[in-house]
Amino acid sequence: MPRSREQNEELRERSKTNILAKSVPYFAKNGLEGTKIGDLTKRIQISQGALYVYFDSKEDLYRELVKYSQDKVATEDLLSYGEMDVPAIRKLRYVSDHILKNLAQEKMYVYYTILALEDLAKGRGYEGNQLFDLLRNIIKEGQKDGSFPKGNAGKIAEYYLSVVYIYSVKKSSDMNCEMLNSSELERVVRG
Amino acid sequence: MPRSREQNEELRERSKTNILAKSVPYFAKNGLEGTKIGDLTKRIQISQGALYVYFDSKEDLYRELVKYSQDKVATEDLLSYGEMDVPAIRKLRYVSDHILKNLAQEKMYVYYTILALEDLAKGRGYEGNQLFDLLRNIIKEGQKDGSFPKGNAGKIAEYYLSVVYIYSVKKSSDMNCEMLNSSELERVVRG
Amino acid sequence: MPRSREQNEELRERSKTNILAKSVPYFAKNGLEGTKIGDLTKRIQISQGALYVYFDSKEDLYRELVKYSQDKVATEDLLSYGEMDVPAIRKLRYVSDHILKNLAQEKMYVYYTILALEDLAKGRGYEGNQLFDLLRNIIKEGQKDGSFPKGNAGKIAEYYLSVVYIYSVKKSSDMNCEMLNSSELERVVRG
Amino acid sequence: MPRSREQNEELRERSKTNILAKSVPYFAKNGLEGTKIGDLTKRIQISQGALYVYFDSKEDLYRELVKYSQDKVATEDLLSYGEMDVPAIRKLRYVSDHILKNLAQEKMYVYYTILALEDLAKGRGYEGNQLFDLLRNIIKEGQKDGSFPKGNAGKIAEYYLSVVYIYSVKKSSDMNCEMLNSSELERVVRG
DNA sequence: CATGAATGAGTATTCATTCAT
DNA sequence: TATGAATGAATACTCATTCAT
Repeated sequence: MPRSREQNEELRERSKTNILAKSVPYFAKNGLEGTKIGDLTKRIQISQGALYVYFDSKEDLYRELVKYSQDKVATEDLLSYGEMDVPAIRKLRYVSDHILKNLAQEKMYVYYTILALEDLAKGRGYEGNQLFDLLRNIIKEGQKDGSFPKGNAGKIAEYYLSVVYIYSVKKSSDMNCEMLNSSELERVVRG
Repeated sequence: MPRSREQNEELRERSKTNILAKSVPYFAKNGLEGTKIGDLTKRIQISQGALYVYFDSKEDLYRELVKYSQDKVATEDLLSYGEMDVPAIRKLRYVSDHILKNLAQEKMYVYYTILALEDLAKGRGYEGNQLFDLLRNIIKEGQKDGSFPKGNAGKIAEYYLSVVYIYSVKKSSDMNCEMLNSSELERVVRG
Repeated sequence: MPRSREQNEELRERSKTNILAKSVPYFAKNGLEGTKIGDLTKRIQISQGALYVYFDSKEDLYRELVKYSQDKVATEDLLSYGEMDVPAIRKLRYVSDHILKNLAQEKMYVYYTILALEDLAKGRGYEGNQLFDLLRNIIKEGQKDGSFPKGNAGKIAEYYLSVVYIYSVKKSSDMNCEMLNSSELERVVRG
Repeated sequence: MPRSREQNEELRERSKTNILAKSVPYFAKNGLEGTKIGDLTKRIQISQGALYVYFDSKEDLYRELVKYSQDKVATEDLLSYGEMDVPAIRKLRYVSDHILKNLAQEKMYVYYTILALEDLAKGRGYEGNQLFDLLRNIIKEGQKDGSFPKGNAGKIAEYYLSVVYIYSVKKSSDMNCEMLNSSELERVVRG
């Protein structure tokens, strides 16, 4: 007897997510061009064919991986804190603490960050990057209430995230490397 | 009459440098893995064979390219200014102005910067990177004379150069993208 | 109450025939090597697994398909007309009219014809092809009664069917392409 | 010392032609989809890479092969005879004799014919097929001078060549199979 | 039996490197 | 040395077939 439609949908969804989740470290470490499908599938214990059931190409998998990572990095918690009625300076600190704490503790978070910010770091724009949007809004608020110096908020957000990206890359090759603290990271925003 | 040994060496060196110089833009844009030898040699108008006369492998060429670019970026002028008896704060401004002016004006400088800082950005260390050494020393001086806040000078230099790297990458894909000014760049160091 | 053995057999046969019938257009258009099982099963709305319940392999399906199509093309009506006591020249015209009328009107008949004659067209012989046998006999009769010129009847039948095959292929890609009429088609036989 | 430009051009041309010439039998026997690049290159004794130096893809090679074969089949001799001031009926016989003699004697000619006529036989048109043009013109002439019955000359030429194609396919699998003679082949044209 | 996800051998194509000229 | 044709191992992707449910 065949599986029901719902069972199948769920199975597919789970398999796809499984591939995404397990691919994150490999792609974060090796990049798009450095990733070899044969190695990847061996590492994540699926057949090459299975990968192509869920993704059209290596590029497609990569793109989905970036979205997936951006979602992981821009948590509900973080986004809803951004909406709260709290001074920008406190929001910024919340974000910085959140990011730095997670980078320090969770290797997966390091990988998510790399993938989520790679496009930004490679000069390929930041469309749909919610973390970027959150930061830009916080900076704008802070500039309005006078707690942050003036300047192009988008550019400053990019500046901040570039540093986060670079440090994620460093952490990915040496989890014990020395990190910034929140006030150092925020210098670029707070002047 | 056969050429003398010195003449030969010089000729060889000149050919090598010619290849290096012409390869800079291609490697800077495409990275190590993104660079295809076939494309590169077509672009720089040499035969594939010729390249292997002067370099053992793509990796070898890349390594030499990084050194070459680091030398281009850490000019005599800049290094000697670092030695002068001038307040750290002025040295830093000199460096920032120098870098930002060159990034704004010379496309080649953008490429040099990318290649010179790639290792640092990829978490592969910064051994022999004179620009890094220069900055760390300036920061240390500034911390000693009280003009810069305390902190791990190496980490701060890295922070500063990460931002330079990111902006170089952005410039390489869009020469007209908005740039930082020196005081924005220096926030990281000066707090 | 479990189904009886006969009921099961009948059910099985019906499922098989259903698959055969629906597969005809796809195979006729794409040939054996051009047919992708994944595409086919999607097109005919069955699961890939189901296909392998009834057929051992793609090749097996193809072979059965050829037989099935040959039966469709060599109708009872046509075969029994061949047995009748009628001049060969009228039999031939009956066959030609029948074929050309069906090719003009029924797309499915076009596909049957392609599959039924493919082996002959590909130089793989014509064993068990009743349409071929029918034609050869008509030609022999006509040669005996003096209405057709002499010659190897098998070769001439092949000649005739080759033209039918080619026109079927043309029709399959353009149902509106210009067709032969019966007397043009019969030139091969009648001289 | 490098080869001169002319030497290189000639070498390339020779290599390309070598690949084309040697690929003819394989493609003619197996068709586009049945041809496996790995097998082909082994058979014709070149590396897989070499093939892709001269052709963009399997499809590209196939297309060039068809052109190459069409040129081989539409010889200068044949085409110039078509231009001569000779009755259509004699031209047709010249063509028929030429084709049938070559099909009988030269295996390569059989393969050329298959590749040259495959598009026509698969209902994919006959653009640029000089043999087709030649025949159509002869048929038109014959219709004008009253030696051939009326009818769409293009359709009749197609009819004639379809038969040639089918017989080439037969010959390719059995060189000793019985062949048509010229007057049998011409029936379709001469009625 | 039916389903469709999964498999893995097979296939086309790429690309760093070599080598005859 | 210089050239670019040639190599072949590596790589992305396909597809007939299997199998757990």
